[in-house]
Amino acid sequence: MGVKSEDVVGASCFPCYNSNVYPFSSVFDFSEVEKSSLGFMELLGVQEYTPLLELPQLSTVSLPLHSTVKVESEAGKEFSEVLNQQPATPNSSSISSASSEAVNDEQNKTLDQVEGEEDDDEEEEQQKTKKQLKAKKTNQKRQREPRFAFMTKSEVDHLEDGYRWRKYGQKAVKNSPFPRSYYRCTSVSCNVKKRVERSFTDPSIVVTTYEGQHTHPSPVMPRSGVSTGYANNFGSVLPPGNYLPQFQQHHHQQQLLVNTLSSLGFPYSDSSSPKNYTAAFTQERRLCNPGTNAFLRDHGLLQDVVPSHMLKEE
DNA sequence: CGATTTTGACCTGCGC
DNA sequence: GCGCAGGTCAAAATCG
Repeated sequence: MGVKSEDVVGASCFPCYNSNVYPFSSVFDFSEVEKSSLGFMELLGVQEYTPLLELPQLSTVSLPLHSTVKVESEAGKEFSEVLNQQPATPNSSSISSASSEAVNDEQNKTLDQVEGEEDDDEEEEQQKTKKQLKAKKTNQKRQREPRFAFMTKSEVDHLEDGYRWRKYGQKAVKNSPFPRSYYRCTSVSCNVKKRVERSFTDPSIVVTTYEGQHTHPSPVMPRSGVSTGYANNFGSVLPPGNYLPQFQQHHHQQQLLVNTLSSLGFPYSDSSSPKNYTAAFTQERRLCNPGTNAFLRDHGLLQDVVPSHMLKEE
């Protein structure tokens, strides 16, 4: 009930995302998502969307095809897992239930104090602190928050998404010449993280993975007249936890691929290759129904902005 | 001078 | 159990 309208809402609110998400329908049986597209957006952590979206130069990107079907199926599996967590009710945020687990992350800190055995020397003190760090992690059994990744065609690694991030690490990625950067939201008590890495199959593609939900509004949030209209769609209903990136790429053409991944068994980490994304990306593109493909071809930019099902209606 | 980035070390989880 | 890869920490360096 009311799902239908919200479907439209979701579509209109996320022109960019939807345009790229939508092709998943062919891969992931998106019918469920489509029925409650808002749910999907919630899955992404979208609570309130202020479209700073200024994507002046969106263009279709043809990526090299990789026939990594396995990846695709894995991604599909992961995706369906996420879907399964989703209640049918659009307003109930399944993601919040998942993220509530993440709150344990903070709470578990108390547990590590128990770990402290009597220590005297300074060295032991230091060791103790390290042990505490360790305990902090071991006790929580590494419960991961829902994550979602998307690809962005961009020249810059760190995309401006309206939030302030502090880089806390960087690691070389196996099978990739490009390092992966780890960012954390600078807001206190907001433990949203994101990882940014470049696809080594296509260096022009940046893979960004978000984890967690923001517990605060975007610090960089110019409320344009346009945005208020969109905000009405979400703002009143949803709690302040918006964290879908609000891309404000002014100088870089980009293309997004929203790829939802569950917190558990996230294939991304174990397969460890950005090519998975590229593969998934190309797959989902390829798997678009042929008729649409021809259409996309013609509509280049439009295709990225308008969900295909909307286009069909026209 | 405070905030952020860099970077090496350390820890954890997982596959073999 | 071991090794590897991912993820995180924190001191030092850098930036604004």
